[in-house]
Amino acid sequence: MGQTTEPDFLSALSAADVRRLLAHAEERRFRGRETLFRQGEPIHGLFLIREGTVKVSQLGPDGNEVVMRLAGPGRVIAAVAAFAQPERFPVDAKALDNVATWFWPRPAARELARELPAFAAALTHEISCQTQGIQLRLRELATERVPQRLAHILLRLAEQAGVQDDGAVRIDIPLTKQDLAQMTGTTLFTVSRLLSEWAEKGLVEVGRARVALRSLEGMRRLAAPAQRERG
Amino acid sequence: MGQTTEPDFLSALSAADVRRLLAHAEERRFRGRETLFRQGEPIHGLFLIREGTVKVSQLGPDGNEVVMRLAGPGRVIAAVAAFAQPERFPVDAKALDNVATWFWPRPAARELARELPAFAAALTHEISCQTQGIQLRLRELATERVPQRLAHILLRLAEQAGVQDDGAVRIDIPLTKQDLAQMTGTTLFTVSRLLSEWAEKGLVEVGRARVALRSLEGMRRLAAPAQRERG
DNA sequence: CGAATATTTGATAGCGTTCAAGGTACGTGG
DNA sequence: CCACGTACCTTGAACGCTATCAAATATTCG
Repeated sequence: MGQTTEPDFLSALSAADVRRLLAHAEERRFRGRETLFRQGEPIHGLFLIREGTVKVSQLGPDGNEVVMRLAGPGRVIAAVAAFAQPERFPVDAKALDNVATWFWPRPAARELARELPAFAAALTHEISCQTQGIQLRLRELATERVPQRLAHILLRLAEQAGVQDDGAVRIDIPLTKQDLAQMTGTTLFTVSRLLSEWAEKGLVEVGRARVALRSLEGMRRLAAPAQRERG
Repeated sequence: MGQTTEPDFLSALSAADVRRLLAHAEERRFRGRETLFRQGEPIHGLFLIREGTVKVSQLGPDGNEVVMRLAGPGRVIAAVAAFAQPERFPVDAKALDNVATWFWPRPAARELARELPAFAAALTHEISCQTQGIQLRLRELATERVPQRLAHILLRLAEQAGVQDDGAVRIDIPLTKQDLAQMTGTTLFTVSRLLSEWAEKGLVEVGRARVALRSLEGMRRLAAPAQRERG
Protein backbone atom coordinates (compact mmCIF):
# COMPACT_ATOMS: atom_id res chain seq x y z
CA MET A 1 0.00 0.00 0.00
CA GLY A 2 1.05 3.57 0.02
CA GLN A 3 3.50 3.65 -2.83
CA THR A 4 1.87 3.45 -6.23
CA THR A 5 2.38 -0.15 -7.28
CA GLU A 6 6.02 -0.04 -8.18
CA PRO A 7 7.77 -2.54 -10.42
CA ASP A 8 9.74 -5.32 -8.79
CA PHE A 9 12.75 -4.06 -6.92
CA LEU A 10 15.12 -6.29 -8.85
CA SER A 11 13.85 -5.13 -12.23
CA ALA A 12 15.80 -1.90 -11.83
CA LEU A 13 19.05 -3.83 -11.68
CA SER A 14 21.23 -5.51 -14.29
CA ALA A 15 21.28 -9.28 -14.55
CA ALA A 16 24.86 -9.29 -13.32
CA ASP A 17 24.00 -7.21 -10.27
CA VAL A 18 21.04 -9.42 -9.49
CA ARG A 19 23.20 -12.51 -9.67
CA ARG A 20 25.72 -10.89 -7.39
CA LEU A 21 23.03 -9.88 -4.90
CA LEU A 22 21.31 -13.23 -4.78
CA ALA A 23 24.62 -14.96 -4.24
CA HIS A 24 24.77 -13.23 -0.88
CA ALA A 25 21.13 -13.62 0.08
CA GLU A 26 19.61 -16.23 2.31
CA GLU A 27 16.13 -17.50 1.78
CA ARG A 28 13.73 -16.97 4.66
CA ARG A 29 10.13 -18.08 4.89
CA PHE A 30 7.38 -17.16 7.28
CA ARG A 31 3.89 -18.46 7.91
CA GLY A 32 0.86 -16.29 8.46
CA ARG A 33 1.03 -14.35 11.74
CA GLU A 34 4.75 -14.95 12.09
CA THR A 35 6.97 -11.98 12.85
CA LEU A 36 9.78 -10.88 10.54
CA PHE A 37 11.04 -8.45 13.14
CA ARG A 38 9.77 -6.42 16.04
CA GLN A 39 9.75 -2.71 16.63
CA GLY A 40 12.67 -1.78 18.86
CA GLU A 41 14.87 -4.74 17.95
CA PRO A 42 18.35 -4.02 16.60
CA ILE A 43 18.25 -3.94 12.81
CA HIS A 44 19.88 -7.13 11.64
CA GLY A 45 19.27 -6.97 7.93
CA LEU A 46 16.85 -6.30 5.12
CA PHE A 47 14.24 -8.36 3.30
CA LEU A 48 13.07 -8.53 -0.27
CA ILE A 49 9.65 -10.10 -0.49
CA ARG A 50 9.20 -12.76 -3.14
CA GLU A 51 5.77 -14.08 -2.23
CA GLY A 52 3.06 -13.12 0.20
CA THR A 53 2.32 -9.91 2.02
CA VAL A 54 3.86 -8.31 5.07
CA LYS A 55 2.11 -5.90 7.36
CA VAL A 56 4.40 -3.12 8.51
CA SER A 57 2.99 -1.32 11.51
CA GLN A 58 3.96 0.96 14.31
CA LEU A 59 2.99 0.25 17.89
CA GLY A 60 2.08 2.95 20.34
CA PRO A 61 2.82 3.07 24.04
CA ASP A 62 -0.80 2.20 24.90
CA GLY A 63 -0.63 -0.98 22.89
CA ASN A 64 -2.40 0.44 19.89
CA GLU A 65 -1.17 -0.38 16.42
CA VAL A 66 -1.26 1.53 13.15
CA VAL A 67 -0.44 -0.03 9.81
CA MET A 68 2.13 1.97 7.85
CA ARG A 69 1.98 -0.11 4.69
CA LEU A 70 1.44 -3.54 3.25
CA ALA A 71 4.45 -4.81 1.37
CA GLY A 72 3.95 -7.44 -1.32
CA PRO A 73 6.15 -9.27 -3.82
CA GLY A 74 8.98 -7.16 -5.18
CA ARG A 75 9.04 -4.78 -2.25
CA VAL A 76 11.88 -4.27 0.20
CA ILE A 77 11.49 -4.10 3.96
CA ALA A 78 13.89 -2.30 6.26
CA ALA A 79 15.77 -0.81 3.33
CA VAL A 80 17.51 1.57 5.70
CA ALA A 81 19.49 -1.41 6.98
CA ALA A 82 21.79 -0.96 4.01
CA PHE A 83 22.76 2.51 5.12
CA ALA A 84 24.25 3.88 8.25
CA GLN A 85 21.76 5.30 10.62
CA PRO A 86 19.01 3.75 12.60
CA GLU A 87 20.07 1.23 15.21
CA ARG A 88 16.68 -0.27 15.81
CA PHE A 89 13.59 -1.07 13.81
CA PRO A 90 11.11 1.79 14.10
CA VAL A 91 8.30 -0.53 13.06
CA ASP A 92 6.98 -4.04 13.41
CA ALA A 93 6.70 -6.49 10.50
CA LYS A 94 4.35 -9.47 10.46
CA ALA A 95 3.48 -11.93 7.72
CA LEU A 96 -0.19 -11.88 6.73
CA ASP A 97 -0.02 -15.11 4.78
CA ASN A 98 2.80 -17.40 3.77
CA VAL A 99 5.75 -15.23 2.90
CA ALA A 100 8.96 -16.04 1.06
CA THR A 101 11.85 -13.59 1.18
CA TRP A 102 15.46 -13.01 0.38
CA PHE A 103 17.32 -11.79 3.39
CA TRP A 104 20.59 -9.89 3.57
CA PRO A 105 22.32 -9.52 6.90
CA ARG A 106 23.15 -5.92 7.57
CA PRO A 107 26.93 -6.14 7.01
CA ALA A 108 26.42 -7.85 3.67
CA ALA A 109 23.81 -5.29 2.67
CA ARG A 110 26.12 -2.42 3.54
CA GLU A 111 28.95 -4.01 1.60
CA LEU A 112 26.77 -4.61 -1.43
CA ALA A 113 25.35 -1.11 -1.37
CA ARG A 114 28.88 0.23 -1.46
CA GLU A 115 29.96 -2.00 -4.31
CA LEU A 116 26.83 -1.83 -6.45
CA PRO A 117 25.69 1.77 -6.90
CA ALA A 118 22.57 0.59 -8.70
CA PHE A 119 21.60 -1.37 -5.60
CA ALA A 120 22.03 1.67 -3.38
CA ALA A 121 20.07 3.78 -5.83
CA ALA A 122 17.23 1.29 -5.98
CA LEU A 123 17.06 1.17 -2.19
CA THR A 124 16.94 4.94 -1.99
CA HIS A 125 14.14 4.93 -4.50
CA GLU A 126 12.32 2.36 -2.44
CA ILE A 127 12.63 4.54 0.64
CA SER A 128 11.37 7.66 -1.09
CA CYS A 129 8.35 5.85 -2.46
CA GLN A 130 7.49 4.73 1.05
CA THR A 131 7.76 8.28 2.27
CA GLN A 132 5.40 9.49 -0.40
CA GLY A 133 2.93 6.79 0.37
CA ILE A 134 2.90 7.69 4.02
CA GLN A 135 2.59 11.38 3.32
CA LEU A 136 -0.45 10.64 1.24
CA ARG A 137 -1.95 8.59 4.07
CA LEU A 138 -1.23 11.35 6.53
CA ARG A 139 -3.03 13.89 4.40
CA GLU A 140 -6.01 11.64 3.91
CA LEU A 141 -6.19 10.85 7.59
CA ALA A 142 -6.08 14.53 8.46
CA THR A 143 -8.62 15.76 5.95
CA GLU A 144 -11.02 12.99 5.01
CA ARG A 145 -13.88 11.27 6.76
CA VAL A 146 -13.79 7.59 7.58
CA PRO A 147 -15.90 6.36 4.64
CA GLN A 148 -13.80 8.30 2.17
CA ARG A 149 -10.58 7.04 3.71
CA LEU A 150 -11.75 3.44 3.72
CA ALA A 151 -12.78 3.73 0.09
CA HIS A 152 -9.34 5.07 -0.78
CA ILE A 153 -7.65 2.24 1.07
CA LEU A 154 -9.76 -0.38 -0.68
CA LEU A 155 -9.14 1.10 -4.11
CA ARG A 156 -5.43 1.16 -3.46
CA LEU A 157 -5.49 -2.42 -2.25
CA ALA A 158 -7.43 -3.47 -5.32
CA GLU A 159 -4.84 -1.85 -7.54
CA GLN A 160 -2.05 -3.47 -5.62
CA ALA A 161 -3.41 -6.93 -5.01
CA GLY A 162 -6.65 -7.19 -6.94
CA VAL A 163 -7.56 -10.36 -8.81
CA GLN A 164 -10.54 -10.76 -11.08
CA ASP A 165 -13.03 -13.04 -9.40
CA ASP A 166 -16.53 -13.65 -10.68
CA GLY A 167 -17.10 -10.12 -11.93
CA ALA A 168 -15.56 -8.49 -8.91
CA VAL A 169 -12.05 -7.48 -7.95
CA ARG A 170 -11.05 -9.53 -4.97
CA ILE A 171 -8.29 -8.23 -2.73
CA ASP A 172 -5.94 -11.15 -2.56
CA ILE A 173 -4.66 -10.49 0.94
CA PRO A 174 -6.24 -11.84 4.10
CA LEU A 175 -7.22 -8.68 5.94
CA THR A 176 -9.40 -8.67 9.02
CA LYS A 177 -11.70 -5.78 9.79
CA GLN A 178 -9.21 -4.93 12.48
CA ASP A 179 -6.41 -4.69 9.91
CA LEU A 180 -8.52 -2.43 7.73
CA ALA A 181 -9.33 -0.29 10.74
CA GLN A 182 -5.66 0.08 11.57
CA MET A 183 -5.01 1.17 8.01
CA THR A 184 -7.89 3.61 7.89
CA GLY A 185 -7.48 5.11 11.31
CA THR A 186 -10.77 3.96 12.75
CA THR A 187 -12.23 1.08 14.73
CA LEU A 188 -13.13 -2.39 13.54
CA PHE A 189 -16.76 -1.59 14.39
CA THR A 190 -16.96 1.30 12.01
CA VAL A 191 -15.28 -0.71 9.28
CA SER A 192 -17.72 -3.55 9.78
CA ARG A 193 -20.69 -1.19 9.64
CA LEU A 194 -19.50 0.57 6.50
CA LEU A 195 -18.72 -2.62 4.65
CA SER A 196 -22.08 -4.11 5.61
CA GLU A 197 -23.80 -1.03 4.28
CA TRP A 198 -21.80 -1.05 1.06
CA ALA A 199 -22.43 -4.76 0.65
CA GLU A 200 -26.18 -4.12 0.80
CA LYS A 201 -25.81 -1.57 -1.95
CA GLY A 202 -23.93 -4.12 -4.03
CA LEU A 203 -20.66 -2.21 -4.00
CA VAL A 204 -18.61 -4.85 -2.24
CA GLU A 205 -18.63 -8.43 -1.07
CA VAL A 206 -17.22 -9.21 2.32
CA GLY A 207 -16.35 -12.31 4.24
CA ARG A 208 -14.10 -13.35 7.03
CA ALA A 209 -10.82 -11.54 6.32
CA ARG A 210 -11.98 -11.11 2.74
CA VAL A 211 -13.08 -8.14 0.64
CA ALA A 212 -13.97 -7.87 -3.02
CA LEU A 213 -14.95 -4.75 -4.89
CA ARG A 214 -17.99 -5.22 -7.07
CA SER A 215 -18.15 -1.65 -8.39
CA LEU A 216 -14.95 0.30 -8.80
CA GLU A 217 -17.12 3.09 -10.13
CA GLY A 218 -19.05 3.29 -6.90
CA MET A 219 -15.96 3.08 -4.76
CA ARG A 220 -14.37 5.96 -6.62
CA ARG A 221 -17.46 8.01 -5.98
CA LEU A 222 -17.14 7.29 -2.27
CA ALA A 223 -13.45 8.17 -2.36
CA ALA A 224 -13.99 11.43 -4.21
CA PRO A 225 -13.94 14.65 -2.24
CA ALA A 226 -17.23 15.47 -0.57
CA GLN A 227 -19.47 17.73 -2.57
CA ARG A 228 -19.92 21.23 -1.30
CA GLU A 229 -22.96 23.41 -1.70
CA ARG A 230 -22.34 26.42 -3.82
CA GLY A 231 -23.86 29.73 -2.95
CA MET B 1 9.22 18.86 13.56
CA GLY B 2 8.95 15.19 12.89
CA GLN B 3 12.54 14.06 13.02
CA THR B 4 14.12 14.22 16.43
CA THR B 5 16.18 17.41 16.31
CA GLU B 6 19.02 16.20 14.18
CA PRO B 7 22.45 17.84 14.04
CA ASP B 8 23.19 20.16 11.15
CA PHE B 9 23.29 18.38 7.84
CA LEU B 10 26.77 19.62 7.06
CA SER B 11 28.20 18.43 10.37
CA ALA B 12 28.23 14.87 9.06
CA LEU B 13 30.64 15.86 6.32
CA SER B 14 34.34 16.52 6.23
CA ALA B 15 35.59 20.08 5.89
CA ALA B 16 36.88 19.27 2.43
CA ASP B 17 33.52 17.91 1.30
CA VAL B 18 31.75 20.92 2.72
CA ARG B 19 34.05 23.26 0.83
CA ARG B 20 33.46 21.31 -2.32
CA LEU B 21 29.69 21.39 -1.86
CA LEU B 22 29.45 25.06 -1.07
CA ALA B 23 31.56 25.89 -4.11
CA HIS B 24 28.67 24.62 -6.23
CA ALA B 25 25.84 26.09 -4.20
CA GLU B 26 23.96 29.27 -4.87
CA GLU B 27 22.57 31.36 -2.10
CA ARG B 28 18.81 31.87 -2.15
CA ARG B 29 16.77 33.94 0.24
CA PHE B 30 13.04 34.12 0.82
CA ARG B 31 10.81 36.39 2.85
CA GLY B 32 7.94 35.20 5.00
CA ARG B 33 5.09 33.75 2.93
CA GLU B 34 7.27 33.34 -0.11
CA THR B 35 7.25 30.00 -1.88
CA LEU B 36 10.37 27.89 -2.32
CA PHE B 37 8.56 25.57 -4.65
CA ARG B 38 5.06 24.34 -5.36
CA GLN B 39 3.61 20.87 -5.26
CA GLY B 40 3.47 19.47 -8.78
CA GLU B 41 6.30 21.58 -10.18
CA PRO B 42 9.23 19.79 -11.78
CA ILE B 43 11.96 19.26 -9.20
CA HIS B 44 14.71 21.69 -10.06
CA GLY B 45 17.03 21.23 -7.15
CA LEU B 46 17.47 20.91 -3.41
CA PHE B 47 17.80 23.35 -0.53
CA LEU B 48 19.78 23.39 2.67
CA ILE B 49 18.28 25.81 5.15
CA ARG B 50 20.69 28.13 6.89
CA GLU B 51 18.28 30.45 8.67
CA GLY B 52 14.56 30.57 9.20
CA THR B 53 11.88 27.94 8.96
CA VAL B 54 10.14 26.37 6.01
CA LYS B 55 6.69 24.85 6.11
CA VAL B 56 6.49 21.71 4.01
CA SER B 57 2.92 20.74 3.31
CA GLN B 58 0.80 18.66 1.04
CA LEU B 59 -2.25 20.04 -0.69
CA GLY B 60 -5.36 18.03 -1.27
CA PRO B 61 -7.73 18.17 -4.22
CA ASP B 62 -10.32 20.14 -2.24
CA GLY B 63 -7.81 22.83 -1.46
CA ASN B 64 -7.09 21.58 2.03
CA GLU B 65 -3.53 21.61 3.28
CA VAL B 66 -1.68 19.39 5.75
CA VAL B 67 1.73 20.23 7.15
CA MET B 68 4.20 17.38 6.77
CA ARG B 69 7.02 19.02 8.70
CA LEU B 70 8.68 22.24 9.62
CA ALA B 71 12.28 22.41 8.47
CA GLY B 72 14.69 24.71 10.25
CA PRO B 73 18.38 25.54 10.04
CA GLY B 74 20.55 22.58 9.12
CA ARG B 75 17.74 20.67 7.43
CA VAL B 76 17.53 19.70 3.77
CA ILE B 77 14.46 20.13 1.62
CA ALA B 78 13.71 18.04 -1.46
CA ALA B 79 16.63 15.73 -0.74
CA VAL B 80 15.29 13.28 -3.30
CA ALA B 81 16.35 15.75 -5.98
CA ALA B 82 19.85 14.33 -5.69
CA PHE B 83 18.67 10.88 -6.70
CA ALA B 84 16.89 9.59 -9.71
CA GLN B 85 13.23 9.22 -9.25
CA PRO B 86 10.48 11.69 -8.69
CA GLU B 87 9.88 14.13 -11.48
CA ARG B 88 7.78 16.55 -9.55
CA PHE B 89 7.60 17.92 -6.02
CA PRO B 90 5.09 15.90 -4.03
CA VAL B 91 4.79 18.75 -1.54
CA ASP B 92 4.67 22.49 -1.24
CA ALA B 93 7.34 24.54 0.56
CA LYS B 94 6.73 28.02 1.97
CA ALA B 95 8.91 30.26 4.09
CA LEU B 96 7.37 31.08 7.46
CA ASP B 97 9.82 33.87 8.20
CA ASN B 98 12.93 35.16 6.50
CA VAL B 99 14.78 32.18 5.16
CA ALA B 100 18.33 31.84 3.89
CA THR B 101 19.31 28.71 1.97
CA TRP B 102 21.98 27.09 -0.11
CA PHE B 103 20.53 25.79 -3.33
CA TRP B 104 21.89 23.11 -5.62
CA PRO B 105 20.37 22.71 -9.07
CA ARG B 106 19.40 19.13 -9.67
CA PRO B 107 22.18 18.24 -12.11
CA ALA B 108 24.82 19.60 -9.76
CA ALA B 109 23.26 17.75 -6.83
CA ARG B 110 23.25 14.47 -8.78
CA GLU B 111 26.85 14.99 -9.80
CA LEU B 112 27.94 15.78 -6.26
CA ALA B 113 26.07 12.84 -4.80
CA ARG B 114 27.92 10.58 -7.20
CA GLU B 115 31.31 12.07 -6.41
CA LEU B 116 30.97 12.48 -2.67
CA PRO B 117 29.61 9.32 -1.07
CA ALA B 118 29.36 11.06 2.29
CA PHE B 119 26.99 13.58 0.71
CA ALA B 120 24.79 10.84 -0.68
CA ALA B 121 24.84 9.06 2.66
CA ALA B 122 23.88 12.19 4.55
CA LEU B 123 20.99 12.81 2.18
CA THR B 124 19.76 9.28 2.62
CA HIS B 125 19.92 9.74 6.34
CA GLU B 126 17.97 12.94 6.00
CA ILE B 127 15.26 11.16 4.05
CA SER B 128 14.95 8.32 6.53
CA CYS B 129 14.62 10.71 9.43
CA GLN B 130 11.79 12.43 7.61
CA THR B 131 10.07 9.14 7.08
CA GLN B 132 10.29 8.29 10.74
CA GLY B 133 8.94 11.64 11.72
CA ILE B 134 5.97 11.25 9.46
CA GLN B 135 5.30 7.72 10.62
CA LEU B 136 5.17 9.00 14.15
CA ARG B 137 2.73 11.72 13.14
CA LEU B 138 0.59 9.19 11.33
CA ARG B 139 0.38 6.99 14.37
CA GLU B 140 -0.48 9.88 16.62
CA LEU B 141 -3.10 11.14 14.23
CA ALA B 142 -4.68 7.70 14.03
CA THR B 143 -4.74 6.93 17.72
CA GLU B 144 -4.78 10.13 19.76
CA ARG B 145 -7.39 12.78 20.46
CA VAL B 146 -6.92 16.37 19.42
CA PRO B 147 -5.69 17.74 22.78
CA GLN B 148 -3.11 15.01 23.11
CA ARG B 149 -1.92 15.53 19.56
CA LEU B 150 -1.68 19.28 19.96
CA ALA B 151 0.31 18.85 23.16
CA HIS B 152 2.70 16.50 21.37
CA ILE B 153 3.15 18.98 18.55
CA LEU B 154 3.85 21.83 20.91
CA LEU B 155 6.37 19.85 22.92
CA ARG B 156 8.15 18.84 19.75
CA LEU B 157 8.19 22.42 18.54
CA ALA B 158 9.56 23.58 21.87
CA GLU B 159 12.36 21.07 21.62
CA GLN B 160 13.10 22.06 18.08
CA ALA B 161 12.74 25.82 18.24
CA GLY B 162 12.26 26.71 21.89
CA VAL B 163 13.94 29.76 23.38
CA GLN B 164 13.90 30.71 27.02
CA ASP B 165 11.72 33.75 27.46
CA ASP B 166 10.70 35.13 30.81
CA GLY B 167 10.31 31.78 32.54
CA ALA B 168 8.57 30.16 29.60
CA VAL B 169 9.75 28.35 26.50
CA ARG B 170 8.71 30.40 23.53
CA ILE B 171 8.41 28.68 20.19
CA ASP B 172 10.53 30.83 17.95
CA ILE B 173 8.55 30.28 14.78
CA PRO B 174 5.60 32.39 13.68
CA LEU B 175 2.77 29.88 13.61
CA THR B 176 -0.86 30.81 13.20
CA LYS B 177 -3.62 28.77 14.77
CA GLN B 178 -4.31 27.64 11.24
CA ASP B 179 -0.74 26.33 10.91
CA LEU B 180 -1.04 24.48 14.20
CA ALA B 181 -4.35 23.04 13.09
CA GLN B 182 -2.81 21.77 9.86
CA MET B 183 -0.06 20.13 11.87
CA THR B 184 -2.42 18.58 14.38
CA GLY B 185 -5.09 17.44 12.02
CA THR B 186 -7.88 19.63 13.33
CA THR B 187 -9.45 23.02 12.76
CA LEU B 188 -8.19 26.42 13.77
CA PHE B 189 -11.28 26.77 15.97
CA THR B 190 -10.43 23.78 18.07
CA VAL B 191 -6.82 24.89 18.38
CA SER B 192 -7.94 28.33 19.50
CA ARG B 193 -10.29 26.88 22.08
CA LEU B 194 -7.72 24.48 23.50
CA LEU B 195 -4.99 27.09 23.74
CA SER B 196 -7.36 29.55 25.40
CA GLU B 197 -8.29 26.91 27.92
CA TRP B 198 -4.67 26.00 28.57
CA ALA B 199 -3.73 29.66 28.85
CA GLU B 200 -6.32 30.10 31.60
CA LYS B 201 -4.75 27.23 33.47
CA GLY B 202 -1.36 28.88 33.15
CA LEU B 203 0.10 26.18 30.93
CA VAL B 204 0.79 28.35 27.91
CA GLU B 205 0.87 31.91 26.70
CA VAL B 206 -0.56 32.70 23.31
CA GLY B 207 -0.64 35.65 20.99
CA ARG B 208 -1.08 36.33 17.33
CA ALA B 209 1.03 33.65 15.64
CA ARG B 210 2.86 33.12 18.91
CA VAL B 211 2.94 30.33 21.49
CA ALA B 212 5.03 29.86 24.62
CA LEU B 213 4.95 26.92 26.98
CA ARG B 214 4.83 27.93 30.60
CA SER B 215 4.75 24.41 32.05
CA LEU B 216 6.49 21.63 30.19
CA GLU B 217 5.38 19.40 33.03
CA GLY B 218 1.75 20.14 32.36
CA MET B 219 2.12 19.74 28.64
CA ARG B 220 3.69 16.34 29.08
CA ARG B 221 0.76 15.33 31.20
CA LEU B 222 -1.60 16.38 28.42
CA ALA B 223 0.48 14.54 25.83
CA ALA B 224 0.83 11.34 27.77
CA PRO B 225 -2.38 10.06 29.33
CA ALA B 226 -5.60 8.73 27.85
CA GLN B 227 -5.52 5.09 28.84
CA ARG B 228 -7.76 4.20 25.95
CA GLU B 229 -7.40 1.19 23.72
CA ARG B 230 -7.61 0.70 20.04
CA GLY B 231 -5.84 -2.07 18.20
C1' DC C 1 -6.36 55.07 9.31
C1' DG C 2 -8.08 51.32 6.51
C1' DA C 3 -7.48 46.79 4.77
C1' DA C 4 -5.99 42.46 5.35
C1' DT C 5 -5.03 38.93 8.41
C1' DA C 6 -5.64 36.48 12.58
C1' DT C 7 -8.41 35.18 16.58
C1' DT C 8 -12.19 34.36 19.86
C1' DT C 9 -16.47 32.51 21.32
C1' DG C 10 -21.15 30.57 21.18
C1' DA C 11 -24.58 27.43 19.42
C1' DT C 12 -25.62 23.21 17.05
C1' DA C 13 -25.44 18.94 14.89
C1' DG C 14 -23.56 14.65 13.73
C1' DC C 15 -19.96 11.44 12.98
C1' DG C 16 -17.72 7.88 14.99
C1' DT C 17 -16.15 5.76 19.35
C1' DT C 18 -17.27 3.09 23.09
C1' DC C 19 -19.51 -0.67 25.40
C1' DA C 20 -22.31 -4.77 25.39
C1' DA C 21 -24.00 -8.99 23.66
C1' DG C 22 -24.39 -12.33 20.67
C1' DG C 23 -23.34 -14.75 16.23
C1' DT C 24 -20.35 -17.08 12.75
C1' DA C 25 -16.35 -19.24 10.41
C1' DC C 26 -12.20 -21.86 11.00
C1' DG C 27 -8.75 -25.41 12.15
C1' DT C 28 -7.09 -28.58 15.24
C1' DG C 29 -7.07 -32.55 18.08
C1' DG C 30 -9.50 -36.37 19.51
C1' DC D 1 -15.17 -36.61 10.91
C1' DC D 2 -16.98 -34.20 14.58
C1' DA D 3 -16.46 -31.16 18.56
C1' DC D 4 -14.72 -27.58 20.58
C1' DG D 5 -11.89 -23.42 21.25
C1' DT D 6 -10.34 -19.46 19.06
C1' DA D 7 -10.55 -15.86 16.27
C1' DC D 8 -13.42 -12.96 13.69
C1' DC D 9 -17.57 -10.50 12.84
C1' DT D 10 -22.25 -8.06 13.39
C1' DT D 11 -25.52 -4.97 15.31
C1' DG D 12 -27.70 -1.87 18.68
C1' DA D 13 -27.71 2.06 21.85
C1' DA D 14 -25.77 6.07 23.83
C1' DC D 15 -22.65 9.57 24.51
C1' DG D 16 -19.08 12.88 23.62
C1' DC D 17 -15.68 14.98 20.83
C1' DT D 18 -15.08 18.06 17.18
C1' DA D 19 -16.45 20.08 12.89
C1' DT D 20 -19.29 23.51 11.24
C1' DC D 21 -21.37 27.95 10.88
C1' DA D 22 -21.93 32.70 12.29
C1' DA D 23 -20.53 36.90 14.02
C1' DA D 24 -17.81 39.95 16.42
C1' DT D 25 -13.19 41.34 17.87
C1' DA D 26 -8.17 41.98 17.79
C1' DT D 27 -3.69 42.78 15.67
C1' DT D 28 -0.55 44.10 12.16
C1' DC D 29 1.10 46.72 8.37
C1' DG D 30 1.33 49.70 4.50
